[in-house]
Amino acid sequence: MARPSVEAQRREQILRAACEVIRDKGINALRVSDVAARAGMSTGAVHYYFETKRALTHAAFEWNFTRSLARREVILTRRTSPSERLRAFVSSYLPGDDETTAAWHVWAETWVEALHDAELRALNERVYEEWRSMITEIIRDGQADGTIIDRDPVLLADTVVSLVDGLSMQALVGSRHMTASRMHAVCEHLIDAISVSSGRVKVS
Amino acid sequence: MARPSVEAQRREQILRAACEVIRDKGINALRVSDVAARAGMSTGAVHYYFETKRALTHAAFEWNFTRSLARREVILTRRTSPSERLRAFVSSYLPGDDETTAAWHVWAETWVEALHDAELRALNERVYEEWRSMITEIIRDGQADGTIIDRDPVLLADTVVSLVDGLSMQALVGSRHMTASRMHAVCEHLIDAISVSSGRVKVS
Amino acid sequence: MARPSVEAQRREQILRAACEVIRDKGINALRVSDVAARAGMSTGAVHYYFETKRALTHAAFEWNFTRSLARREVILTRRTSPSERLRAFVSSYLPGDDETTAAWHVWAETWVEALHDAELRALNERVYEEWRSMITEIIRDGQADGTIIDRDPVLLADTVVSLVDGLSMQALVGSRHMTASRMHAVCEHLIDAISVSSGRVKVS
Amino acid sequence: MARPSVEAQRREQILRAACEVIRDKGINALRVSDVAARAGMSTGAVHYYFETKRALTHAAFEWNFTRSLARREVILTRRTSPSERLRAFVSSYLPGDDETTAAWHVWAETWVEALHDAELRALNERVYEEWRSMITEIIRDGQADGTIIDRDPVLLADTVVSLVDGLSMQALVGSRHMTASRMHAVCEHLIDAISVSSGRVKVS
DNA sequence: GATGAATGAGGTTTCATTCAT
DNA sequence: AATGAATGAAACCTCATTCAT
Repeated sequence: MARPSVEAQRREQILRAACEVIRDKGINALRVSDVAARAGMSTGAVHYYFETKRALTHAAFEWNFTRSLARREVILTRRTSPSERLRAFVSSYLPGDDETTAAWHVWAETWVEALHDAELRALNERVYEEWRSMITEIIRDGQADGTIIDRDPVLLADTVVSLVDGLSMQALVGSRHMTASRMHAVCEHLIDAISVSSGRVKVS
Repeated sequence: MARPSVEAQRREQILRAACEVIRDKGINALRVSDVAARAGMSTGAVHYYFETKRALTHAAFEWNFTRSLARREVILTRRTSPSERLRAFVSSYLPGDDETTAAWHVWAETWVEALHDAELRALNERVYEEWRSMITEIIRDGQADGTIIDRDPVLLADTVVSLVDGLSMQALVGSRHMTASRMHAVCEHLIDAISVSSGRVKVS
Repeated sequence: MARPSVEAQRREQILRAACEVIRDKGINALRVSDVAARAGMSTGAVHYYFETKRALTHAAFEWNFTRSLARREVILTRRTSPSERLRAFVSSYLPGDDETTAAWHVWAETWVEALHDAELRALNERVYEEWRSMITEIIRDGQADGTIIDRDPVLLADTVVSLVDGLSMQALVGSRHMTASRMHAVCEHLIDAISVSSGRVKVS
Repeated sequence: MARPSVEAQRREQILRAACEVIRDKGINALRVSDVAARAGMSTGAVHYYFETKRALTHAAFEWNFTRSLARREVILTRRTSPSERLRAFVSSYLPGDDETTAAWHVWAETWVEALHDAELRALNERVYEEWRSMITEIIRDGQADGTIIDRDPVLLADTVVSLVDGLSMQALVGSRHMTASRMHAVCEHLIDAISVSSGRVKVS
């Protein structure tokens, strides 16, 4: 008699709780009981939906990724110039508001966990592929209309992605040096450098 | 008769073992007994030198950082051109040989642990300051002799550091896309872009 | 379906076991696993009800006191003469049967533990206050009807309580000198001495 | 070449330290390393003089007893009246100054430890026998010269000893009710009661 | 005689997981 | 579907004791 929607809803409730706990305490310190408490249910219930703790955290990681990508969809379908889309995209990825920051925290934990977990490595592979191809797409669009320099688009995408990742990690760790405005300045500078000049300041 | 401080030696032995365990299993899965076994002693002995597991891992993080910085000293004192020094420095930081890779693993764990630990945040702050200032120094040298473009050297340093960090993380996680040669290509491209042209291919 | 609070029942089961272990081995040698075994459950279960070993032993001390006082209630409501009530009360307190002896053992451990523990000192204060006031009450009744001598009732109560405590300690420690009959003789003698003569032998 | 006096001196130094630790933390919390630290030597040295921790604490208990008895010797040889000697003796036993209080703490720990240790029970037996006979002696002297009532001197001695023990325990535990003056008042009252009247206030 | 580094057995505590209800 | 009591396998940490120096 169980309506499937109830199950799905419960699962999401648990995953959301799990991500919150990961954000607040990290997976290292995450306890199934913490997740249960935050989701407002018993540990038994959590185990009813997720066989093991590992299954739970992996699902949470995946859920976090999926939602992050979903939040960017809007940007990609905008009718602005490729260069503007790239700026918007990058800007939306840098940890700014609580939601992005939370997502980044979970992300960071996923990476490190992935260092010792093949399943998570596969997840990272899958998601980065998508993330990278989105950027590559924008860059190709820019090259097509002549607003982005004519270099290997994949190399340019790698540059953008890595830069954002590196900046974000330091910002998350709370480096007083790496402020939001500094992150944006660095990114702006890079995007300027790969944009075809039309009065803008460029690298050289 | 006091034996000639076996202490420093023992501590190093333990810290080395701890870093190896962190590299292989992560802090999450690190057991004091693993460290003891790898160091060839009892858990009691480990606790004789480090009060708690936390003290042990923090000391290991610090030790890892210290050694990494020490390994770069040579590069900085070379008599090559700033641009070459920058290339050498970056190249030595990208995860290549086992030693660098191991250091990166421990590093990555430190970051994520730092998200929830003020002490480690302070450590990160301290080390990144040094790391960043080394790069800034090289860039300033390059600007002084006209081989590096005349832009805010701190911003350029941030770009280099973040790029290396971002690329390395993906490489460590085992992304099949992010190969050693790709990392190097991306870095080369960036360094070219910020070098003053003298025949080299540049961004624009 | 919430089972009808198995909790109170389990807690009591554990506390009883803890008191038995304290009686047999002392707190010094008490192991949580001993308590668990005696209560017929796992150590995990004990920790499910009592956060720490300290919380467990303190609760056991309190439980022991509470039960001891409860066992005396009957005596106080008897319709006998104050002097007889006093004799009965004192007699019931001297370590005689297994139950009283067990209570005394736990008691003794509490005292010594209290020497270094403020929480237990407070517990001792609370219980002794009650214990002393019970005796004082009886003495006042005796003075009211002229069967107990007209001296400061608190001082008399202190005398009775201390005497019982001191005798009991020696008896518990197993002094061959301090037999049950000797304890009773000493107490009888004291009570005679503070009773108003009506043919009984008195101190002077 | 070891002068035996050095050994004896070292042992005493350790025993004194052990008693101080017992006073401050109790045997439960006593660590061999605490004793070593307080005695200003290594744990190895402590073990050189005492095979096991048990041997150490037992020796400390014995030492404490011996010294306590020694301190009373003076009183017994005084040329005052038996009644005065009794008062002086009792008064010197109630926990007053730091030295007596410290001795009492160790004492209390001994009792409770003795509940589960035959060797300590024997020690208690031996010492109490001595303690009791000292009091009995005084009482007999008093009865001989007619200043103490003609009752079984052993019973009277038991009364005195138990009273002092019971009062002291409560005082040590820090009962706010059981002050020094109250202890003395109770004891005075008892001694008055067993003294033959010659103007003094008596029980009846 | 003395040191203090090292051991290792054992204790408390944690927590994922199970299961009767 | 859900609860939460209970388990039990570890894990960290302590500390008496040993022993090379």
